[in-house]
Amino acid sequence: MGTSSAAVKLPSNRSSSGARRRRTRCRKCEACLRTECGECHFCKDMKKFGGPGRMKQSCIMRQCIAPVLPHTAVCVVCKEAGKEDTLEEEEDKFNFMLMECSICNEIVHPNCLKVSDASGVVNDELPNCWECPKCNHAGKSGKQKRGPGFKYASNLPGSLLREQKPVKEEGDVVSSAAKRRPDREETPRYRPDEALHRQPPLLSPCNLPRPRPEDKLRKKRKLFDDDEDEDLGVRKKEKSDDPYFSKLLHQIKTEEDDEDAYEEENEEGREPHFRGGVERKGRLGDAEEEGDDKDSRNELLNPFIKTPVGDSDQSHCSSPQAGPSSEGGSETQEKGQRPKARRKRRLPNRELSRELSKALNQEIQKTEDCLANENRQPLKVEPETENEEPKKLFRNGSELGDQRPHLKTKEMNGTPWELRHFYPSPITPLGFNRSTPTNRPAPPHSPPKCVQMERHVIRPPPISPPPDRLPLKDGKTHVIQREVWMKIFGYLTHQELCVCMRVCKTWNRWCCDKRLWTKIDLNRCTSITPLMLSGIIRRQPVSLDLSWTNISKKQLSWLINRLPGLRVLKLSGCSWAAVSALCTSSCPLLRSLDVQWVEGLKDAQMRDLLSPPTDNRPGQLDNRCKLRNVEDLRLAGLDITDTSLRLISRQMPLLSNLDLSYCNHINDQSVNLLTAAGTTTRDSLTEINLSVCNRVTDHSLNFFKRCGSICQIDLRFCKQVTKTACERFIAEMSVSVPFRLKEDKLLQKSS
DNA sequence: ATGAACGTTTGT
DNA sequence: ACAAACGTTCAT
Repeated sequence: MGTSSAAVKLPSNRSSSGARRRRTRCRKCEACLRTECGECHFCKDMKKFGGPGRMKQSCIMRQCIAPVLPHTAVCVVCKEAGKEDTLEEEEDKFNFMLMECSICNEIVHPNCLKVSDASGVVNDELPNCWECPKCNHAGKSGKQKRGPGFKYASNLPGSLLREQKPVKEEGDVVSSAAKRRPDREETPRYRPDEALHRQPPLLSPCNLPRPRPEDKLRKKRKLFDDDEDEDLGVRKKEKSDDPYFSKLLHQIKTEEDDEDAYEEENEEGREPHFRGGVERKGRLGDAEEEGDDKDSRNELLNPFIKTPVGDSDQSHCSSPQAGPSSEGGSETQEKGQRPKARRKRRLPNRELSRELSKALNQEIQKTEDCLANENRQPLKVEPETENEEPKKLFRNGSELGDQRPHLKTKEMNGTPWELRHFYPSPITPLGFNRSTPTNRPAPPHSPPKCVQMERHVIRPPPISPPPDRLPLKDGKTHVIQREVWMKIFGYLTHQELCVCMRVCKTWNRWCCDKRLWTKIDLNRCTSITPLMLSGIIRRQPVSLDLSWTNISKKQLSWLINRLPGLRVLKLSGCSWAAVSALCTSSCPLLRSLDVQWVEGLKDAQMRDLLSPPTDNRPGQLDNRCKLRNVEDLRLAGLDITDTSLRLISRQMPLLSNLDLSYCNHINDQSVNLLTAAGTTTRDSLTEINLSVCNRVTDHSLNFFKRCGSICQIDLRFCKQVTKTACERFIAEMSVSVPFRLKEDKLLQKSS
């Protein structure tokens, strides 16, 4: 191929924003190591799977997470390939590896550049990618283009990425501030009383909550839209010319090792703040953190580690990515923010208990040395700022005026700071917010716009197993083993875990252990950001609650395709548009699906959900229902009729628990269908919830007598069901199965 | 705006 | 030479 340089268009010319060098898979990431799923669109297109082979795309599950420059790439200056492999020192490695500029596309060895004091801005999200010193210095703006070779691009069904709208931005910026507000979806859509959801009936059966009408108005946010950003007027990237800053940037180096790279991705500032059990107060998370957090954090992680942590964080988390951050950095400086302000990360949960903080401190102290050691990497300033700005930006969307909008730039560069908004609003602890229908979380000011998404990389967990013990400075390791730590971590809330993840690399990895994140709850988290999504992927939960979020179809589809182990999925209150992602993605392992109160989900949609993939090609017929393994199905509040029930009874042989409460169209005939001879549901059903189904009458009880496994029948608040009938049912069943009335019209097997 | 198609590049 | 698949263009 070297020969092909001619064929490879853009040899000499490339510097002037010619075509980018195509990238190729790294072959090391988790995705690359996978085998083709055989089920996604692209697989089905492949000849080997019986398709026509026209699409020529790689399996969705195998899309490389960190595409690299092809081996044929050479330095535009010395014409040689990357030489990092021949070197030991990290610093050297960086200088001798090929770096592709995302702005001018030039590929060079940093070492081959003359500009001595120049600084490049490394994109840590994509290997061998930076904004070269020339461009950086020239103040060229970050690529509006997609990051080099970034595959999760527009034509990818599963992609999270959106093409950017280059021109628009600047204009938008200013003008939009005022005008945007209105159309922004600030008002949470109306939702039925929380009690309605999922929990068995409530208290006031009378008013059937029907969340519909205005829901329709609800506008789904685009994946990466963030109007607010535009509002902030920060669209335009401004380069930092601050010499001091540049200097710092110059020191950027790549991670010490791949692992770090991965880890850093992480959590600290950017990590999604998964809901833990702790109450969160601030409005827009960021806000409060600004002040308090910083303090609390200092208290927590403090004295000793302060520095180490800071450094470490930087090295980890923003590692080479100076880019975006850099801007921020300079900003801060200009603003007179002294170095002392190491960098405040947004604390996921400032409520960390004293105990925990103490423990942390102790532990940290012990490992301090080692940390300090490994953190001794060149200091990067960005991170600090990086974390700061966003807050401001967010916090006051509009007042932002005086807040140096340029900071914004940063995100544009791909620093996924939006992560910080994992807890966009004052969400109360899980258990609580459910029961407090009135105060729903304040609408997020607006989701961070992620113009930069293209560069958002979903990193797989590091390939090497996490260390078994904390490394100490003296080369020894800490006495406590990982598994012991894991037990301790097991007691922490997710928010607390996020804090721990910022302590050091090792903790970062430990705390990301799947076992600690089997259930991720984003219920009512109104703004689902790409980074949250990647955070989810990284943790591979078994159970995921996205209820009442405005997740989009694309996001959901993307998620599902990457959560092969997902068993429980809660989507109540989401739009059908989003839920329809289930039609095209397959999740054969799903055991529990909650689609209560999904707007627009009626018979026709149910059919789409349950029907086998439409594009079956000869050769790979999977005529089975995509949700064939669902055992627990929640359909409360849907306008479905017998048509759907017929499908369900045929397609879900394992269905055990069915929630049809608040389904106004459900009647005796529906129950008849479910329990008819020859259906599998007849024997598989153990619990059924028909509460507040006003068309169900006493007659239905007779049908339930044929169910061999039924244990609970909830008919509470069914106007046409009488207590007498229930008692009769109990009496008649007593011969074979003893039932009792647990509550009025709530029949339960007594065993 | 989204998804399909396809020319071309890349690795073997 | 061939299979894989990147990234642009076309079609809807």
